[in-house]
Amino acid sequence: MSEAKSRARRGVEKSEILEAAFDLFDTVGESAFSVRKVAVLMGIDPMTVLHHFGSKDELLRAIAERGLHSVEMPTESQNWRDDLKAVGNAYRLLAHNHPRVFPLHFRYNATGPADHISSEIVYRALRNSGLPDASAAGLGLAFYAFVLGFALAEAEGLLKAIGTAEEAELQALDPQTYRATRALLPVLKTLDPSATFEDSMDVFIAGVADLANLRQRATPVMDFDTQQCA
Amino acid sequence: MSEAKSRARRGVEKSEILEAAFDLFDTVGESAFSVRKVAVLMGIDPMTVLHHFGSKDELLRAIAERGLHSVEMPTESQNWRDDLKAVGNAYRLLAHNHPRVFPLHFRYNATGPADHISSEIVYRALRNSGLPDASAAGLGLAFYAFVLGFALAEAEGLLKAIGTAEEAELQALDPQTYRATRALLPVLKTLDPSATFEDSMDVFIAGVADLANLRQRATPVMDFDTQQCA
DNA sequence: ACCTGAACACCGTTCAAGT
DNA sequence: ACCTGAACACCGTTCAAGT
Repeated sequence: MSEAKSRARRGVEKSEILEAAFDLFDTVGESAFSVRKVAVLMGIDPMTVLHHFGSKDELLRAIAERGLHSVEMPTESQNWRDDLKAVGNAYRLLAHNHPRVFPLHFRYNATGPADHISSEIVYRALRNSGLPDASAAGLGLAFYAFVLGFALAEAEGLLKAIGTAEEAELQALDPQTYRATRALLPVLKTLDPSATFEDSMDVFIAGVADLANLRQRATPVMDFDTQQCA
Repeated sequence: MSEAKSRARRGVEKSEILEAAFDLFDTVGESAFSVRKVAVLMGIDPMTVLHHFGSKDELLRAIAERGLHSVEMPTESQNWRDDLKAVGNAYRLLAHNHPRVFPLHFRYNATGPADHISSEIVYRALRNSGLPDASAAGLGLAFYAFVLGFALAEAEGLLKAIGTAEEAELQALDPQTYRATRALLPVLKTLDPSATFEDSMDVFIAGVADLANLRQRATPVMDFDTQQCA
């Protein structure tokens, strides 16, 4: 293997550099991350890092991908609702484990859903729900957008119970024009992000079921109805 | 007014700097943006910029806020579904108008929904849907996460019809393990982002209506039923 | 051939000097 | 007092010299 040879030649491995870079980024965040710091961390020349990765941008891309591989994607079950939730929870867990790396996904996985395996599960789940293909593709991507958006918001510090400072800010708003905000203040103070995530996935799933049901009724080719009413 | 005085004193206004900074960021993007470039653009010293904004980070925060103000938020209608859609479309429009600035919202509006007015509309819509307050707050934030996630994905180049390169990549996957992905390829090639966004908002709305309906049935205080079946 | 050091152009910010 | 220039510590990358 020529790969083994090039490994033997030098102690500095590309994968070692990536590991060090990932760890640095994961702990200090993007603003404090630099190629040069990775280099001193490994005791090598900054240019050695760039020789392996071409540019800082390529290194960041590699860090983003390395992050994705750190989460185990679920396998298919018999229940499409559970499958959607499993994929959603997997990405949310990823964001929780590596909140500073997570934003990179949006920047560098811009060509499609982050992982083919997970998107396959999502697409399959939506087809199993009874949705026609024309809807399943777009709603699959929309589900991704929701999950990643939720996880990103959490990683950036949004979507947690509001603190006393924010409460005071909202209290200061005009009570009449902001009456709904005012009314929800007590709930916002004790908001549980995990429960909120579950709730919103349930909403999405219920909406999909509703849409799938409508489509099925419209074209009653094989109308096995699990609803209570005929 | 002391403000007018300080204006007269010097030609260089804080708002002028912000305008120039916003335009630069909006056109060249974050990686090519710098405080120094803003300075040369205005013919002033780099330190003059920082004197007004404290730090680059504060300037970026100001750019993010300035972006938000460039979109007119909708006013309340009689239909909570339309109100949700209107807010969603407003943010999506913002992302379309300023795709490079848009990612800053996630980084700097981390303390809550970007705009109090729009979040009030969202909260009010969800309360009008019949949801209890305990659900309305979290689902309001989840709706934000979805809308911003979708808009961000679009701004970053995701969520558009796939090109020939991506098609080839997906075609190369094992047809059996990726059979749903394979089946949806024709749809993914002609995906319409606007229609997809509308569809997914409809799904969310249908899910909310479903949940609100269930809650109402559980506590039948005022059970006016619009369903076909008793 | 693969790797890496010096040099370059640039960056945000400190700090003291200017008005 | 408000503003700004010089200086500092750092950055990613080019490029030619090392092995």
